[in-house]
Amino acid sequence: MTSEAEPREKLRAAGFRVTRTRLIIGHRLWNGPDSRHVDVAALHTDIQASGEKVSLATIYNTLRDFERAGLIRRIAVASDRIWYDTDTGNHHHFHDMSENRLFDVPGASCEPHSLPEPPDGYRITKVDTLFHLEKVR
Amino acid sequence: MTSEAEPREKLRAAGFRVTRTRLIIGHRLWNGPDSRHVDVAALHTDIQASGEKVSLATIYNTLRDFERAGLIRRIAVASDRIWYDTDTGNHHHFHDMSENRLFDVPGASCEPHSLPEPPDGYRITKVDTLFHLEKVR
DNA sequence: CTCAATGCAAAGTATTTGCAACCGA
DNA sequence: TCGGTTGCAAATACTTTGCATTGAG
Repeated sequence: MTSEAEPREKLRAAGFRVTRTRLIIGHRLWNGPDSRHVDVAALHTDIQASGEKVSLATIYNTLRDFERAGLIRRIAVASDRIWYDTDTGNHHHFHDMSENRLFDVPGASCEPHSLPEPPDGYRITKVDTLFHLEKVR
Repeated sequence: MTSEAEPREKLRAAGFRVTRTRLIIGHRLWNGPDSRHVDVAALHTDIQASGEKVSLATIYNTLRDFERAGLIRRIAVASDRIWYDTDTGNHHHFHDMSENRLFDVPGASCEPHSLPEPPDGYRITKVDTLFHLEKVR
């Protein structure tokens, strides 16, 4: 479903130059499971663990750029970190705050919301639905 | 619908001592419109503007305490600030990121979500639904 | 009186910015 | 080569903590 070439194409299609750094990041975003949830620190750790090297600031900047280009999506979470999702469509999330983990509500059961009427002069660009989890017992 | 005495009672009911600081904050939270959305900085500015004085750190701490006690609720927003809502029930929000404004989706039309099945060992404690707004044109 | 509550400053994180060095097209 | 990119350090938030002082019960 994913291929080595995909990040390259995605970058080019979005008008980005294909650079070492963007490939390293794009690789981790798009060559894994279909939907991947990342925060900057974890991605940085990940990259370092694999022996590659990208500065933390650059990861912040690159993910911000990717988001602006619509390649990834920022998720609304009550957390001290920014979370991104590689799935840019509207879908629901579970959030386990105690472990700072975020994952999709499984099943294709994410029926599209019946959107409310936006205030005058505005339009709705995306919807975040977040279910907060707590460990039982 | 709201009265001067309400903050006092709310505090006591939640087991808090009734102090000057908590009254100042509680006053602003519960003596206004039914649902009020605040971020710490704005509340601080507000309090200062009225001639009263509560330190920023204390506002942070107090709101955190109030949230733990269930008096207010933290909202999931993709923002660089913490947002609280005086309405602790599950309801939907509009978020205008360009102005950092947050408000309720009007109408009682906030049909309860059909909750998904939580992962084993977890239960769902609350639901945040956020509609991102963008100015048209 | 006593211990919780507060103010303040300092510490801790998370995120962004400025700019020189670098590199893809 | 040229202008977009990156790394790094420093700057900026935002939020929490530590501790001496205050004040509610």
